[in-house]
Amino acid sequence: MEKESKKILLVEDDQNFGAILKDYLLLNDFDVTLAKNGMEGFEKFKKDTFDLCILDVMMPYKDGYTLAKEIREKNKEIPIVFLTAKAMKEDVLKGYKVGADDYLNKPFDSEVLLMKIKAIMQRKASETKPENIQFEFQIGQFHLNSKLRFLSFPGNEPIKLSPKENELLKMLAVYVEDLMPRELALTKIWRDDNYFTSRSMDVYIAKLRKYLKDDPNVEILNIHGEGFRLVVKK
Amino acid sequence: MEKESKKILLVEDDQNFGAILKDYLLLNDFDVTLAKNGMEGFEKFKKDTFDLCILDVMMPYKDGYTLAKEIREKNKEIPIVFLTAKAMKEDVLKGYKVGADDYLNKPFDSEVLLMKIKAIMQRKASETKPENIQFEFQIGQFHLNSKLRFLSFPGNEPIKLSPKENELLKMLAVYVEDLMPRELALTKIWRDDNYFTSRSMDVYIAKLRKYLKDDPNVEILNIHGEGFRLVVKK
DNA sequence: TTTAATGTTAATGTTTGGTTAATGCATTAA
DNA sequence: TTAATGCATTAACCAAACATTAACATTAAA
Repeated sequence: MEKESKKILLVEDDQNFGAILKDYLLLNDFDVTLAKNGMEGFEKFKKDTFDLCILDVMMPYKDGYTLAKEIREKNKEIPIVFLTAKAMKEDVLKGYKVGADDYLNKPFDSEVLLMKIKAIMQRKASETKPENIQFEFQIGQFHLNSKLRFLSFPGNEPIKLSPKENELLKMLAVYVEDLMPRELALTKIWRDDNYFTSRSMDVYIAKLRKYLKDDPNVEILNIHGEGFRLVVKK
Repeated sequence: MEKESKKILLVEDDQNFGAILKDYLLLNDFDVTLAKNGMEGFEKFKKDTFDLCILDVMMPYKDGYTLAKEIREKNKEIPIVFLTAKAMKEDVLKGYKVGADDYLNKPFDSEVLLMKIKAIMQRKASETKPENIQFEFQIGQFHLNSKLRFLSFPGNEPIKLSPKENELLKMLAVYVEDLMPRELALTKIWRDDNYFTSRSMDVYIAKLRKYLKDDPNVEILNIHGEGFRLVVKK
């Protein structure tokens, strides 16, 4: 039987923007339900089963954060992505505390959204299915082969990666455009989370940054006290 | 009885590239079914039985990895090859433009793909049948006859290989362009995996490297702590 | 401003691999 | 019967790869 499309609940009060975004997601093979405010969003959430929620933060009657809390009460697992017009840091932090999987500023590049959605879906899938068929990643102009442990850039000789470099870059790639929590990398890759392993990880981040500097659009950002974020500007 | 061609499912959204690659594989005696996107690919996969799938990673609507997962759900065994690097496609097209009669002989990356396909088929065959079907291998300009245990290079006297040299080079050839895990060679060829057999294997790698140095495009690379990789540069 | 976290380079110690030569053992030729 | 040969293992030494730790600079947060 044909596998069904992933279902997305999109809650957005701006009718024009909402319709455009919905169309774009439909074209990319997602099954999209559009709600035009928080109330309606929650009603629709309860009536159906979704794979992902995209919530506008600024909405009348019920804002995105409040809606997210209600959704979280019903479902601890579902990935939530916030859309917001303002890039206030407090909002970002608030979003993470509510349990957002990602946070997007509006207006944004729709391809970035698509990448994020796919990345989130993939993480959810690989959480349930540990067998990872995916060992090749495109990172900007770079190509990572994590099985053969090399990173190639058009025109250059492929760079050989050490096991730790490889694991770390792979984890960053899996969490591309999103936070890769420090603690996760330490427990998964270093199998221990203490001062020294943490410093060791910082050394590896520096090494990776050096490797990645050939493509000015690729960057590893630090989120102070939280972890790192691999970003690919377009 | 005539041996049947191996059936390959090729899923590639780039019409131009897909057609050329299909032709190339047909000329190399494979039975090729071409699908132009993930949906169509999955439909065709369900309707027939294939020996191998070649999937483009970057496709609209349904990418190669997603498709691979669906295929894996139906068939745990079938080998899947991903097409990833853009450089590869460009090279094939470049090769084609040089002249339709000529492009087969041009040493572009599709020869590497062909080698990989053959190697994968060989691995699958040797998993099911204990006696190995294939005993002749082309390694760059070298030719290995693993039944008669000799390695020949145009212009030179064929080199006689010892049993261990032969087994090791053959295993490298079977895993050409891919990782040949240390542990696999030790358990299969040395029938024991300890410090001394491991050192013995390193000695044999050195011997093989000496034999292979006549062709500068052939190399045995080490993947630290993992194993070795036979590469043939174009 | 003071502390904690991160950026970066270098030094250190350990493991793994590269290579040549010596050794041991079995088979073959004289 | 003995010497030569072929082969695999073991030894020995060196180089490369790796991960950690140290040291000091910089930046962010309280």
